[in-house]
Amino acid sequence: MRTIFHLDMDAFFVSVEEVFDPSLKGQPVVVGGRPDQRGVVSAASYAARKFGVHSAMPLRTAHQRCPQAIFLDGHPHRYREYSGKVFEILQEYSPQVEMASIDEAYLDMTGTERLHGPPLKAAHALHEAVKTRTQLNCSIGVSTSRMVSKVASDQAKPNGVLWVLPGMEARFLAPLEVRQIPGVGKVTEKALHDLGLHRVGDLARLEESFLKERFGQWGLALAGKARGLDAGAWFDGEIGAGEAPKSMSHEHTFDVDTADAGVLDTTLARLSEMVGRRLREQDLFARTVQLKLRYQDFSTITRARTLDCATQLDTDLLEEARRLFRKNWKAGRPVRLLGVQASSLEAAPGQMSLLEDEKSRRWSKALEAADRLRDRYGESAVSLGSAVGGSFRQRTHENPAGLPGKGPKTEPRP
DNA sequence: TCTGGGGTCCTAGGACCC
DNA sequence: TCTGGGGTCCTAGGACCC
Repeated sequence: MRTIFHLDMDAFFVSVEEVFDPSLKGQPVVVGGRPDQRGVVSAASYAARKFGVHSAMPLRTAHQRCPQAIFLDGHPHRYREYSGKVFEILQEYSPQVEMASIDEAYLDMTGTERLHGPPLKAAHALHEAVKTRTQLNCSIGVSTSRMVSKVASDQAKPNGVLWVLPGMEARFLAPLEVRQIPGVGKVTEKALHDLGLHRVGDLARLEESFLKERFGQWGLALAGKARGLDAGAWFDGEIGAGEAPKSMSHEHTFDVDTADAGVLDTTLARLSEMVGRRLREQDLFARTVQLKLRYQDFSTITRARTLDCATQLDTDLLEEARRLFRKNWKAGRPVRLLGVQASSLEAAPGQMSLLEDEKSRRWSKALEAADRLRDRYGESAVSLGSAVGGSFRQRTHENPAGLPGKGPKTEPRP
């Protein structure tokens, strides 16, 4: 039987801000941006939550509910730094640690009793260590499965530790709302409510076959979860196994919707560069490029194409993203969001001809040099020539609509 | 309520192959 | 030729998580 900890930082972003500016303590604080910006709340202090402000809420709404709140853009690098500090502490308690996100982690504490004592003692020691070494509060859930520990840490908030004894999993879960189960969101919650199912216990009493029929594979996993078992893809498997990323993406929502072909193309170039850079940093090559397009009315489409050979070059990503864009954007229609995603990631480049290989090698060197310049002088220091110059001019003068047939110059493919 | 950005997983249909 | 079944790859969309 396993002993799994789930550790979750309390109001993480806000708490880190308080470390750097103690005057924020006790105040209603919202991290995510200015109240008049497009965007949502990333984190809200407990004082702000009293006014009904919560994460994922539009900033404008948060401002309406709590006008006196202090709105901050936030400092992502500080959050990463503190996340790293927490990770270091956790590694002293178990060799099997997995950061599930920037502010939460799983630890497999099975077999650590000789070193750290029984689960509850170890959990309190860990809780204390995190507090003294980072000045941050966290909550810890302890049980025999990832799922139950995650639910337990949530119930322990704020600043608490909760141990669900082995064998008590189903009884612990039974009185909770179905929404408390990880993976049950708004839509599934409504579907379950429509069936008269409100508590986890209601689910656990059902036949598995009933849920399987109604919800397919997901229903089967749901039946297991209601009984306290780890079920469903990401809950299975060893803790800390460390899997390779499946996709990388960047997207941008414009302050004001735009139909300006030049602005859109420059954005596409910037996004492609950011994705390409991350691919090179992680030594990965992508075979599939996806464009994401969101219009004024929030309707969103994605269009993807799989390449013959995997790439990590900005130019290849941009070329494909542009093609997809030209094919799918109705010129003149204002765009709210653009996104570029790379997927089907591979550790090695695709098969190329000698000519392609030479071109690709030279580009890689140039781009790595550009990456280094950006490290030193900032993101705006270097940009693909074609991003701000060439293709924009070409399009506005020769092909205003950006229609296929006279696109930007590309090297001929052998 | 006027809705970010970075991810994962699942489903379903069509193409294509044997 | 009026027509099966399974496997794999690809694409699009959607639910969900932090």
